[in-house]
Amino acid sequence: MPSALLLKLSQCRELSAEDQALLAQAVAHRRELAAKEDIIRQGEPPADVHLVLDGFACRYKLMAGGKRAIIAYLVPGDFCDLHVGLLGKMDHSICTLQPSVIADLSRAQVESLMRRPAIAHALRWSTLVDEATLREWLANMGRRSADRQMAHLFCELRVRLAAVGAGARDGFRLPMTQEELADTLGITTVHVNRVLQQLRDAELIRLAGRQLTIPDVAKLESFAEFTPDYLHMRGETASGRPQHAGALQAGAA
Amino acid sequence: MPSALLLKLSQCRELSAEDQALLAQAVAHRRELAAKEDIIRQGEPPADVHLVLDGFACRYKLMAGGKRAIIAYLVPGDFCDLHVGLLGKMDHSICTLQPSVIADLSRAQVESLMRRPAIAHALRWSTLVDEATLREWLANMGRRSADRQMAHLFCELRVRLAAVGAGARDGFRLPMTQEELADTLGITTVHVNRVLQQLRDAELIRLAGRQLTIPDVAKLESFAEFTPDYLHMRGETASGRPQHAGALQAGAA
DNA sequence: CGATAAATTGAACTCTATCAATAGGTGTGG
DNA sequence: CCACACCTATTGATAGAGTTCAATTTATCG
Repeated sequence: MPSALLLKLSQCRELSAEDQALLAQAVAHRRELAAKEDIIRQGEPPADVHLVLDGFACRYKLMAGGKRAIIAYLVPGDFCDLHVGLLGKMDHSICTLQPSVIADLSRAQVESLMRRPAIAHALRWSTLVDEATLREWLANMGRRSADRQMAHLFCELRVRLAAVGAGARDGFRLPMTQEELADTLGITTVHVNRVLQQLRDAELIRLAGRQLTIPDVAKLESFAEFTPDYLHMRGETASGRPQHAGALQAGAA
Repeated sequence: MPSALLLKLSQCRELSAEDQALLAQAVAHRRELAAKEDIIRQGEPPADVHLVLDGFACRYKLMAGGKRAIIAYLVPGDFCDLHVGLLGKMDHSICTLQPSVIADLSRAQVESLMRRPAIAHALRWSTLVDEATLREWLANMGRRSADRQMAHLFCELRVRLAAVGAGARDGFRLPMTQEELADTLGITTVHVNRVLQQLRDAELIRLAGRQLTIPDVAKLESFAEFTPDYLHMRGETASGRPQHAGALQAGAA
């Protein structure tokens, strides 16, 4: 089975055997982390570049009054801080949500990868997808009700996990607690609990322990107003079902 | 007076006279747009790279049901789509909020700029700042009340506009309507109106027509829990006032 | 098995949305 | 210059989504 990183980058373009070997070699240095361990912390100057090989992590910001905001999830194949070396210090932290395997790449290793045009291209692509995802989250949070937000998050994770071979087509293992979901959507844990119940009652999801099952993917995606275009993938992974109607009226011109 | 772009990039590093000349030359081709005109639209394949030289614009997404989410503001010196050429098509639109001057750069021009190491570095830095701003907005939206969100937005715009010489230290001209503010913060126009009144009543802002005045910058920043670190600027521009207390407890480790 | 974290429930409360109406501004054409 | 149309801002009343506080049950882990 190819690594999650290769599966992810191949969403952008096929890589030569030589490039694949270089990538495999670059991530050879692995490190195992337990759940809820910080990979890098807010305020630190970024040294190595980190990559999630296996497991699940999240970016988060600590705010005034002890509030926490989770601003991204990192699944296998995702870089934590590919470019932050340019900035003086981290403006957020990253921590694992379950036991995970992390690769540490030195600045020099990254630079040598960047000298391979196809790899450089694929890595830049992955950065843009991260940014597009951030934009989608912002729109999701601003203009959807809590139940649709939650559904949207599940739809996204389903696609991303399946794309790297870390989840099935109809579900996956949810590693985060309801408190972490709350910090992701900007709501309370109590409300997370109630929203999850609504989604279950509506038969949109099934949740047994930590295992999430989506009985009807198209139905959940329609409810969530989920369109996978922002993930900029190709092929089957991105469901490609009939879009929800009425997506583009009310122009701002 | 140096251009907004040069002022902005000099937040990253000083550029040689030669680099400055190249940049000035690259943005020589200008175009004037009225207010509420799209610069580039969702779904379009990105061709040229666009840059705001003067005026004010915003990124937005149109969503199911005609909802709109504004996910970024672009002030003079900001690129609209520096890297999106890598992606097949735009996943959002950009439109002006007031009459603006836009530069169109061909792909070739951008590439030739990127061959200058100092310019390439500064442009990459500006991309990272855009991304950091997106993260801050997400945290802002998720974990702050509407009045603090609004105050935070004003604090950010004050710093960004002042940094490129497009605003005073104690205020600036707000070009957007209350409806656009609503689409930015994810609330209704009615609520925007009431929140603005609260801020006025609390003497945190003054609003005469479209002119926003901040009588006490430190007070507004403290109320908004605004810390300008995510803008990764240097020097006086970024207020640098006493931070609000209690910013970093409640670790997630 | 006991201790601790996570999930669940209830009731009261607050913030924000919704609906609807009014007032103020601005630009255009007659 | 006025009148009209239209967009933007403002206000009030009511409904609803999400919060808060507090208690209880259910997992999880050493």
